[in-house]
Parts: sequence; structure tokens; C-alpha cells
Amino acid sequence: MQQRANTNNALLGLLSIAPMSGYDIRQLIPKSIGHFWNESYGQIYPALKRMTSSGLIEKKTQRTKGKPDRHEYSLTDAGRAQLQDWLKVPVAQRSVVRNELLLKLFFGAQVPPAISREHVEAALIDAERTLKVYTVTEKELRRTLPNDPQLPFWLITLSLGRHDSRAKIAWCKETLAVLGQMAATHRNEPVMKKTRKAK
Amino acid sequence: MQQRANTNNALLGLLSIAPMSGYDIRQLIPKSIGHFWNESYGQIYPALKRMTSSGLIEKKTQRTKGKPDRHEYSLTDAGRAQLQDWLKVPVAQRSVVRNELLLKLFFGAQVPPAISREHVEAALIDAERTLKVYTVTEKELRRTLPNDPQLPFWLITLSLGRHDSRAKIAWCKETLAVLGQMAATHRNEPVMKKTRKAK
DNA sequence: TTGGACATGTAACAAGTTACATGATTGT
DNA sequence: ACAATCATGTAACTTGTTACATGTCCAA
Repeated sequence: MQQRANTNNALLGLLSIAPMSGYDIRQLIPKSIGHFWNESYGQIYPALKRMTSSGLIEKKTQRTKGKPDRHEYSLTDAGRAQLQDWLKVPVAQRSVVRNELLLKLFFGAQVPPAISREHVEAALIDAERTLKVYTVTEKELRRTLPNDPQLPFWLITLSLGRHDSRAKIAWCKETLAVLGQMAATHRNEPVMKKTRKAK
Repeated sequence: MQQRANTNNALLGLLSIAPMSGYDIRQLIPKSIGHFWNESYGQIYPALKRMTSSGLIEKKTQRTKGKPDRHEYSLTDAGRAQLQDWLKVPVAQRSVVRNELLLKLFFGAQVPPAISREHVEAALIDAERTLKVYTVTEKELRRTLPNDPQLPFWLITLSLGRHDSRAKIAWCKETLAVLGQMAATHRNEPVMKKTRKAK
């Protein structure tokens, strides 16, 4: 119910930007909250139906030729109030995230260091690409919506993305150096074999 | 099946450190991979049963008085091979994480900026606390396991935690300044009312 | 004597993804 | 002619958490 509430509130938030259909919402996500929140059709359509029943949103149906009817949802007063109530509740801390990269690195002693190096190299490339996306997105936003009252908040979320990306890039480079050093040692004294000087 | 595989592999990894019972594994997680990976009893016990059937691990039962029998699991050769195979597979990129803080900030225009400020202040306190935990953990590890071949890998995962925490702290401070500025403006020109100069 | 740690496990629930069903329209 | 996109929705499946059941030992 806790998480479910979040799905509802995320959708209310998106509908506060503009009235939309379920399809519109799904299309908007990658261009808005997609870097830190995702919802699939399998979540969106049932949630819209539930929230319509409970009066948080309302549906306007438009006939179209050929295509299915378009169902456009918009916030009701109750929906906007619910959104604002939720925004005021302190953020639930620490949803532990599953980070497969760190998991593999943590067990890196089980394989030659070159393996871990490859993982970090891939992560570095990915982080650099992501940083560029954030930078481009920021420019686009500033250009297209310079006076939107939501802009400062959208920039704030982008800024954390940039900080995180830069931190990850720095860590990747530092880690590649560490692993490079280990790989050099490893070539002389392979893991899982006893070293000459057992001491 | 993909994710399930990860649960199995995480458990194989932990058992590569030492043979353990399900209870031991659960206790070890907060002290090892807990900052980036979690498994509950509801996952662990069934997974151990499955992996015993499929020959990846083996169980030794020890009778105890009073307490339930202790089931200690250890990797088989097949289990270690499976772990190493998995470690060699490139990391599956981009499991989109749900970040409730960013979600609330993204919709911050719906409430007074002071609300968003409080969220960020809480995040700052949390990030500073977390950074300290990482720093202390690193010192403890260096002190207690100076010669463990796994140490460098454990330090690598801690280092990303430190980089991330510092980035988050910097972003919190920067964001508090932005929101503070907005709050000052907001007191003169409240949101949702028209400003005097519509221009 | 009461509560917490020890210890194993299951069942019920919650949440989320993917595949499927349907069918028109548009571009190659 | 074929694939992609538009558009809505459901069903099946996977994954994960929480609560419960059971019972001992130990410390305050």
C-alpha cells in the first residue's frame, strides 16, 4: 500500500502538469521523471481506473475514427489536494536499491581483476553518456520553458543527476587505477595460487 | 528469471566468503552488501533450498539442543563455477530506481518552496550521517582485515558510497540556496496568484 | 517474568514487468 | 507488403516484503 500510494501520487503529479491519457503519460515519463522513476502500462492503466473511481481524477472520452477512444484524465480538486498532502509528507528514507555493478565488484576477488576492470570501464562510458544527456536536457529546458514556474524544480532534479554522474565518473577513474595496479600484481602472482614467499 | 538469478548469485557470493546458515547470511548483509543490495528471509530460505536441489550448494546439518537444527550451506564446485560465470557477464545496465525525494522535488511547484526545503534538509542530514558510516566502516575494515585479498574490492564499493554521499551533500547545499532564494521571492509573490506586473 | 536474540521456515500480500490481444494509420 | 507507431487494456508471471508460527535461551 505504501508503494502503491507512490504510483498513484506520481501519476497525480504528472497530471498536474497537464491533462493526459494513459498513453501520453507513458510517453512523457522518459522525458521527465524517467531518470528516477518509472511506471509501465501495466501499472498506469489500472491506477487511472482506480483513481477515477475514487474521485481523484476525472475522465473525458473523445471519439476518434479508427483508433480506440481517447481517454483524457485530469486532476479533480480532491486529486490536487491529495497530491499536495503527499508532497508535504517527509520523504520515506532508504529504499535499498539493488546495484548489480557494486555486487559484482564486491565479489571481485573470485575472478581475475581484469573482469572487474571491464565492468568499471563500461560503467564509465555509461556515466559519461548520461552526464551528456543531463547537460543537453538542461539546455533544452532553459531554452523552451524559460518562464515556467516548474522549471527551477526540474533543474534541481537534473542537477542531482549531474552531481551523481560526475561523482561516478571520478570513482570509475580512481577505481580503474586501483584495478590496473592489482592486475599488474596479478600477472606476477595469480590469485588462488600460493605466492612463492608464504612467509 | 533475470532478477531471481541475481538473488541466487548474491547468495553464492556471500557463501564464497564463508559457509553460513540462512540466519547468518541475513545477519551479514547489513555489514557487507547492505548499502547496495538486500535480501529478506522470505527470499533467502527458499533460495537456499532451490540451490541445494540444483547442486550449487550443499547443506550440513548440525544438531543442537533446544534450538532448531543448524543448516550450514557451502559452495560446491558447481556453485563456485556458476558464481564466476555470472561475475564475468557484463553488468545489466540501468535498473531504474525509484527515488521518492526527486519525485517530490520534481512536483515542488505544487506546494510552497519551504516544503521542498525541508525535504532537502532531511536529505542533507541523512547523507552526512551515511558518509560518516562509510568512513568508519573503511577504517574498521583496514584495521581488522589488512591482508584479506577481498579487502581492495570491499574498499572499492565503499569508495563509491563516499563519492556519492559527498556529491549528494554538495547538491543539497546548492539546492538549499536555490530554494531559499525562491522562498524569499515567494513571500512577496505567492505561488498561484498573479504577480502585479503581468508584463 | 518479560522481552529480546537465536533460528528456521511458510503464507499471504503487494508490486512490478512482459507478453498478449486488438486494430487502424503511416512511412519505407 | 511490412514494420513501426498509435492506443488501450488485461493476464500471467516474477519478484519482494511482512506477518505469522514455533520454541529455546539468556539477561534485566
